[in-house]
Amino acid sequence: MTRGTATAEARANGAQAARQAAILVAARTVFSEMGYEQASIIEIAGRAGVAEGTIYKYFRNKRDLLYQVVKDFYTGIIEGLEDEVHLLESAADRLRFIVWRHLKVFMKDARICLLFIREIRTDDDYARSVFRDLNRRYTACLVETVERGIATGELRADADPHLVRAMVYGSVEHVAWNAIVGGRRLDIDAAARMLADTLLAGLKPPENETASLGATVDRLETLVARLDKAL
Amino acid sequence: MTRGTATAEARANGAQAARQAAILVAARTVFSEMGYEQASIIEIAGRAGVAEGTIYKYFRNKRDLLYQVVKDFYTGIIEGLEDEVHLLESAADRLRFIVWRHLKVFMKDARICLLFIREIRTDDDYARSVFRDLNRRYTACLVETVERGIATGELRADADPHLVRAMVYGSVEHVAWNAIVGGRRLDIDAAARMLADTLLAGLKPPENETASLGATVDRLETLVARLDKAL
DNA sequence: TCACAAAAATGAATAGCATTCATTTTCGAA
DNA sequence: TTCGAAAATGAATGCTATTCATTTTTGTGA
Repeated sequence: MTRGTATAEARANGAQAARQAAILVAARTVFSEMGYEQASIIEIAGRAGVAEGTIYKYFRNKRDLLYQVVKDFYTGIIEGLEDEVHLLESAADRLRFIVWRHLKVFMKDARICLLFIREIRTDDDYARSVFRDLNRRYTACLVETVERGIATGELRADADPHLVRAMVYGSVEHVAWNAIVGGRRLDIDAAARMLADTLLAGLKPPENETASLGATVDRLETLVARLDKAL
Repeated sequence: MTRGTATAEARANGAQAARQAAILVAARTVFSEMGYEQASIIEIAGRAGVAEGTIYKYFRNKRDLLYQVVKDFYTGIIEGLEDEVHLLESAADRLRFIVWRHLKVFMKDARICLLFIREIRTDDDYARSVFRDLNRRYTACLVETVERGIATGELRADADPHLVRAMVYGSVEHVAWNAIVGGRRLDIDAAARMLADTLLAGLKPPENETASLGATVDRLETLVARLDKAL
């Protein structure tokens, strides 16, 4: 009895899960193609093969549906990043990789990244949404990289990890967006390298090689002068 | 006769201009307070003291009204910038000023800047809109600064002005947006200085002081060795 | 000052879309 | 095969941008 009910429920849950997944796939397609405003529930329902009302059995409203779509996408991106970044050692390599990967994701899935910027990050209660946490987790990687880089002396001690975060993600997004708007093809590898290198140049600890060289020169000058006089 | 008609028209035009201005003021307030979606034409009409239909005599539709509001705002910002920036000489000073001013505008008029990001820059035909030109004009200032800086040797020769543009505006907007979302007060002067200094550090020409010092050291070492042997 | 035609303003009517909910269909246990 | 619960449906509702037939205002000439 319990057994029968359990398998029945499992089957039912499976069917529901499949339906929910179909709606999410349709929604992702339609939102990506037409943007949030232009997308209509009828269109999404049609592509998912369900009636309008059914959507509301699975999602509170249109915006909730968008949130699920973007949340699933974002979660996938974060998990991939966490798997990959720990393989790299130096702060410079990690930063280069993070820049490259963010740029790549942004260019590849521009439409969905755009939905995030337009509909979620600029929403009045973004600060209290799951997306705030997802963003924290996504960028934690870079913040930790910078902190470690400072600790090991690879990066200048007065670098502010949160400022660096703003610079990295802000720069990458502007570069990507310019390319998308301009309809230009972007050499992702080259752009990422230039960006990362410029950022790293700004974060390099001030060379005291110069100072020590100067000291050596002074020492030698004195020595030469003395020897010269001695001759 | 012609005279009479002319003044009559002038008066009429004056009245129409005043009405249009009233609608624009109301629209700016309502759009800023509630965002584009939430703002309703009835609300805007009410605050401007006209009927709904009247709005459509002056503006093609709701979006056109938004565009006029943002365009007027943006134009004012650009004119102010052009007046001010030419007073500064060095590329470093100009870049510092541009960063500071962009950050300041963004923090002061966050709601309207947000409308720009959310409703205009991410619009599918932004590339063919007046806003593309306005943005070009706004950022031309920085691009020219970087080009001049490269020409005078103040900035490294291999800096890409368009990459620098993406870095400057991307970074500033991320910094501003983090502060706004986090509800934190932002020390604009300090943040602008840090940002500009980090950017400038990355754009500084590679020091060949080190190389020349090295050469001097080599010369001295040889000399000392010779003198030493001579003694 | 008045009459009148052209211009401007009005707000009721229209249309499109998110959301709700009374009804119908499906499903699984007995 | 039957029945009750769960799921799905799509017509009805309500909200808002936009239109347009009607009303009001404006300026001119007598």
